[in-house]
Amino acid sequence: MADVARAAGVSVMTVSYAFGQPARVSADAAAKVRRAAEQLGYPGPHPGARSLRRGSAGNLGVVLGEHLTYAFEDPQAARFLAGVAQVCADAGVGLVLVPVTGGAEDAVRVQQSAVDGFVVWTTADDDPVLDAVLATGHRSIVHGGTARAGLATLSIDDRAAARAIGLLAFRGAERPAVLSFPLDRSRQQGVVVGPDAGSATFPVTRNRLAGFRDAWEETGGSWSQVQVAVCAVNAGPGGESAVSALLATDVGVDTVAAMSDELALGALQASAAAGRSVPDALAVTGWDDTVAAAPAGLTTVRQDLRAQGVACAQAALGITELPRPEPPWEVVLRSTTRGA
Amino acid sequence: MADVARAAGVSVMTVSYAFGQPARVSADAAAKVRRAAEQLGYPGPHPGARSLRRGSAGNLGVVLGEHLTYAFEDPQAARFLAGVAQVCADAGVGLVLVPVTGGAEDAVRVQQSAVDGFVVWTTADDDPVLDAVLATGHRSIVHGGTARAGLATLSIDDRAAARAIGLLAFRGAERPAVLSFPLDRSRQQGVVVGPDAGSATFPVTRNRLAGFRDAWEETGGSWSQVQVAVCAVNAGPGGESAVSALLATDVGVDTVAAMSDELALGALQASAAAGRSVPDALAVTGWDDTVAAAPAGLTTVRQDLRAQGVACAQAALGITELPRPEPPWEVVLRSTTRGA
DNA sequence: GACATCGTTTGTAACGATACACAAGAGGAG
DNA sequence: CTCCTCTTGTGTATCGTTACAAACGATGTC
Repeated sequence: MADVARAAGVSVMTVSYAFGQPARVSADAAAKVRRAAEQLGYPGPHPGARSLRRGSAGNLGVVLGEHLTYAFEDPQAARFLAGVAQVCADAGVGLVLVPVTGGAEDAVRVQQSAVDGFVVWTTADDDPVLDAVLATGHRSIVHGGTARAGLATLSIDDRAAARAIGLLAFRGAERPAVLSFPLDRSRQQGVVVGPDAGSATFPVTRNRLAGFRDAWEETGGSWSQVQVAVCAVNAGPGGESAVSALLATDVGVDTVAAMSDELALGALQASAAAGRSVPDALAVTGWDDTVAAAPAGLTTVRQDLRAQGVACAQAALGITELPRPEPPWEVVLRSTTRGA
Repeated sequence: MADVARAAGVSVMTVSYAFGQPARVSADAAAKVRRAAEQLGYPGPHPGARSLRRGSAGNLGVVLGEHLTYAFEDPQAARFLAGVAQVCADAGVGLVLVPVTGGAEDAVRVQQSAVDGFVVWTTADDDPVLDAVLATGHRSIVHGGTARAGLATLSIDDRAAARAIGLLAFRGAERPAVLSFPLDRSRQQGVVVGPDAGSATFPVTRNRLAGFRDAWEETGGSWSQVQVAVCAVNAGPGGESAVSALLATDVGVDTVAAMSDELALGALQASAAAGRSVPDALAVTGWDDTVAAAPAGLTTVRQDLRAQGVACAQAALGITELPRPEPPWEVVLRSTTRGA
């Protein structure tokens, strides 16, 4: 920058203003600076130096619970992130995806990210990365988290929504099952019968399990009858194999309440493969109302994850406050559940 | 950092080493520093200052041709980015998505991104953002671009692949059509008959059009017979409405070669809605062999975009050179094309 | 003619960290 | 006992930028 100033015959501050606050310099000076910069191949202010002096980085950090590639492979994360990205584009702010691998180096990466705020996508309550985010002192929003000093959270009332759709799913059910996200960071797969919902450290999992339990008990059942199949990955094939396995057991299953449409669609495939009629022999519900839900006739919970991404990003950047009431949701009744 | 040094009773350099090169300090000193930092709530070295002094930012920049949200909505971009993200996670490097809106402020954003290299996802040859990337002087790779001084590129041989699948698509065709990506940054929709492929400024579009033309002319046809329907957005509904419109015209259409599986699946829906039999009344080909292609029986071109993302990211970070021969591709013959 | 006002320009002093060169002490080899 | 090496700790200069306050000439007002 000093070189440019010399070449342009002005002071460094004039050059700095020419780049940072063009309105502050005369057209004449601006032209001289532009010419000199071009001639010298000066690429503009060094972002690190600017961030150091100004105190803000001009970036929003996004932290994903587990592997970074999930962001691009999990359709729910993708929709949420599309909203976050929209806000960043509008605000002219960069979007920094912080790679989280689950190891000790995560804290260092979070700390070293040059950002002004964080948006965290659903993770477990005991995830150390939350401490790392908190330690940076940046404004941070956790989607699908548990409120905690210094960390704001946003998500729909998962328990209420799970109860509402559970009441539909469990109509006429005798052998209900739940297709669940992981219970905790171990991401252990397998079938658990009537697990203690409260022990799940992923808040989304915990709240939805609690809501399903509410619904089943209101229907007159006992939670200890319910098989919960935990799927490590949120994708169709996992749901399909889990349901195929349940269908093949002695106990059997006649109802599957899934925590995502992806898992539910997998359940429908397993049902078709086993020659079960839907909804009579097997009722299925999903969650999120993705584009594939309507064609499949899937009864599901609709929520707008993209709008939630927008809200989280705006809050993390200090553009707006977090919306006061929880985001809206609704049950979409289609044909994969039994009639009243 | 000076405060921490004082509290720990050591010099600032010891603190700096304790954070940056822990092996350089004794266990004793490291413990003292850690304790003092924790007590003072020191979050670790300021990333801007570090970047300023060290000269590198520890981030990889990703530039997307148009709106940032495409990254999360276009499945092809998502697969490519998953590969990029994988490399970043492994290398402990942050991933900065640079928001590009098409306006003049894009150059400023690119310039101000604190990154050590750029990966650019397919954009037009005349996109000013390429000049901005070049001006930063960072190592940069353009996926699906045209080689240019200072900018390396990576992509399969689109023209050869388009010719190969075109030869399958156009078997027995009399009224062929192409479902195309935009020709240039105007992203204008509409049907063009026998357009000059060379005038398309998106390299991917240009090369695939040229390949389809090669195939059709080898089949004995004239390019001026071919209707090219340009879809602004790479998604099923766009392909569906474009093909529905083509089917309703006097000229009609009996073959659709699409530049993506998404567009091709839209074409299949349009075909079903119009009561056309596939492949006899309407032959369809896609591109990319996405997960939905096999169930639909779609003849398509298979390429590994994720692996290409890995290669681009590694090259942009200087971890490896770009792979020398172009990435592999193959035609996957299924049931949406006519027999030989 | 004196004075306030305005738009523009300019020095100086940080911002927070690390590269580098050097010094002090511990230990080993001859 | 000397010399050399190795490990660990320390000052200083510097990275490139911008906040701030002060200075400048030109203009308009009384």
